[in-house]
Amino acid sequence: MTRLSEYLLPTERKAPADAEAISHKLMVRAGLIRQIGAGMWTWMPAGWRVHQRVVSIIREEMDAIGAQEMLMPVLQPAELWRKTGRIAIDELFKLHDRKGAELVLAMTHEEAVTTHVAQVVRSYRDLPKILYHFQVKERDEPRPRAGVLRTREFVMKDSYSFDRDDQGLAKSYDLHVGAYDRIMERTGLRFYCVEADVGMMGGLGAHEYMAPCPAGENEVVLAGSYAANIEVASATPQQVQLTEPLPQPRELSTPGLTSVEEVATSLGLAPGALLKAYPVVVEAGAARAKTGSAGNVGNAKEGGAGGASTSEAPADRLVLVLVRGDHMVNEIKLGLALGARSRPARPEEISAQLGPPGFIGPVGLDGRVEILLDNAVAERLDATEGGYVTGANRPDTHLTGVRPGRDFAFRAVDVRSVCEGDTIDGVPVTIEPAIEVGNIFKLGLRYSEPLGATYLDENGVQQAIWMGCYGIGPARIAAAAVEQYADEQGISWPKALAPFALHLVAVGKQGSPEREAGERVYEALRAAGVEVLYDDRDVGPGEKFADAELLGCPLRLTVGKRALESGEIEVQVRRGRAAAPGLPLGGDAPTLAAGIAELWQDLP
RNA sequence: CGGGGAGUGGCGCAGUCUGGUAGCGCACCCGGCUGGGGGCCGGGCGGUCGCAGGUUCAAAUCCUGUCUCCCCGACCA
Repeated sequence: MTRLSEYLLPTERKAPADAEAISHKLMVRAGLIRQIGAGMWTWMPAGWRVHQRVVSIIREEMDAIGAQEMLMPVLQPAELWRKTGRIAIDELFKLHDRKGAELVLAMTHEEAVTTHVAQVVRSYRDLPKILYHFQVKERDEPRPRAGVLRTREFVMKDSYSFDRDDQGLAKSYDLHVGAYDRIMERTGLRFYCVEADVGMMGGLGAHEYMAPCPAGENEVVLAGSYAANIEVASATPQQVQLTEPLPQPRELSTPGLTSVEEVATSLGLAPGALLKAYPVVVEAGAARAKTGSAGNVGNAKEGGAGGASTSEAPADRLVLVLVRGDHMVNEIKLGLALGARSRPARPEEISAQLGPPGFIGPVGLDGRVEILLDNAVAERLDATEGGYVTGANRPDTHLTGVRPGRDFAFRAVDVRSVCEGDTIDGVPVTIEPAIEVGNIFKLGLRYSEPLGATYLDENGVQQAIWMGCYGIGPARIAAAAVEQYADEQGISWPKALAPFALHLVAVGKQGSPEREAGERVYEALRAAGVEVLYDDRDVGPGEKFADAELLGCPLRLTVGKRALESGEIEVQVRRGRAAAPGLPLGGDAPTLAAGIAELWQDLP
């Protein structure tokens, strides 16, 4: 169906000098994508075929759960986004038309779809509904990166469910879980469905579909059947092993030792014997407004200044967060614990309210500053029986034997990131980098309320519509597949995503018997309806083989001297580059089709 | 936004320090050879050296400004 001599497949011998990620390098080298600006990418013909394969799978599974495909515009009036408060999001592209009217480029489509539903849906009889489209999303990313892994413009399938109540939403959500599981399985990707940040939406529920690979920007925590984004994961910490008894003096002179590591090393203690003090400031009016959207799949989470009201102006508030010295504060969990956004305190704020930066601690604050103590410390006071080492809030001084509860009051919260060595129900966790390829989110009334999406129930009472949103990024699925299965030679597509089912290589000079045999095989495959890319270029065999393995179609057929001699077309399976049983060189279309179908069945 | 790096032909790079006619490999075009792992020989085409201004007899090279791209971090419902 396609002759390489006529096809636009601009392969490159070398990757772009600035490329880092495997998928970035290989997709450019294989002629699948080309960059036109930061975070702006063109899909070349073969790349678009891959993209469309993903789209087809998604469409079939969405249709299978009764979702209805539509198309909404990217260019939208700013007014809609003002109503939901999302006009304040930095990533939202804003522009004006010639009349000066304010417009935005949609980053997701909650505003649009909800507006329509608000106009059209009147009665409980009109519900439930699941609507979806494939549409470009525009996001002013602070840092696009890694080829098509994080771009400023990308196609997303976003669907939206509309139900009369939370139970209906739960059903729609479950339908999507089923559809997404099937989509991921069909793509051939290795993936996890993980618990995700539900934020302030009331814990309605959110999951992310993660494809593990080294280029991933997210981290997933796994243990047995447990799977969660590290942003929300919780686990049991490892016990601190004290190799030395705590120093006796209550006060220690620790000149110039401002980090946990320095103090621990100097005292010969495990870092876990210290308390790490992490002062943050909750800024006035910085309620942690979660916008909730089908959002991140192809891309960044949206910033959420969404409509935080600032009618009153409370002062900035300093909070001291304490975690064990070997642990890290998790910003997402901290946000949940505080119920607000926060930022690290500035040195002058620390000096003014606590003590010299590097020597601060919880003792002696007399309730002036709220103290959040991580559960790993609060729930396991026995971990270091003699208490912990902390800053003394005086220059060059630390305290030993500090015991939470006795020496300072606190609120116990879970604010640390899970780390290697933790366990869940006794099972050690593993932490893997992964690409977020899809997400599902229970929105609740976040959009239906501001946009007036309501219905009348059986009693004639007006009710708000319960919504869910569900995103999935075909580009990321394609890139994740490259990341997961590439080898030294190039891409190795799962059969469901390959641009062509097979790559036919004819070796021998033009007009040779080998090439004529190649032509006949090509025509037979074409007649059989096989999706074949035929390398009929007048170049050497090495180049053809190299390009075939770079592009990564699941099967490579070779017609050359050997085929003429043996009467069999050679077959190579791309995954593992293993030879497969040959096909009859003189076979007619049905014979070849049957042979290929048989091979195809066993492919990954 | 902070830090680092880079803009020279389609791709990968040298040349910049020390100013003096813009080079190399690959690719591409023509001719020939070769034809099972990016092969060989010969001959060619192609570049406002990111952009603007300045210094100078003379600027890819020095100065000033600016734009763009990449990497790390920050940011990222």
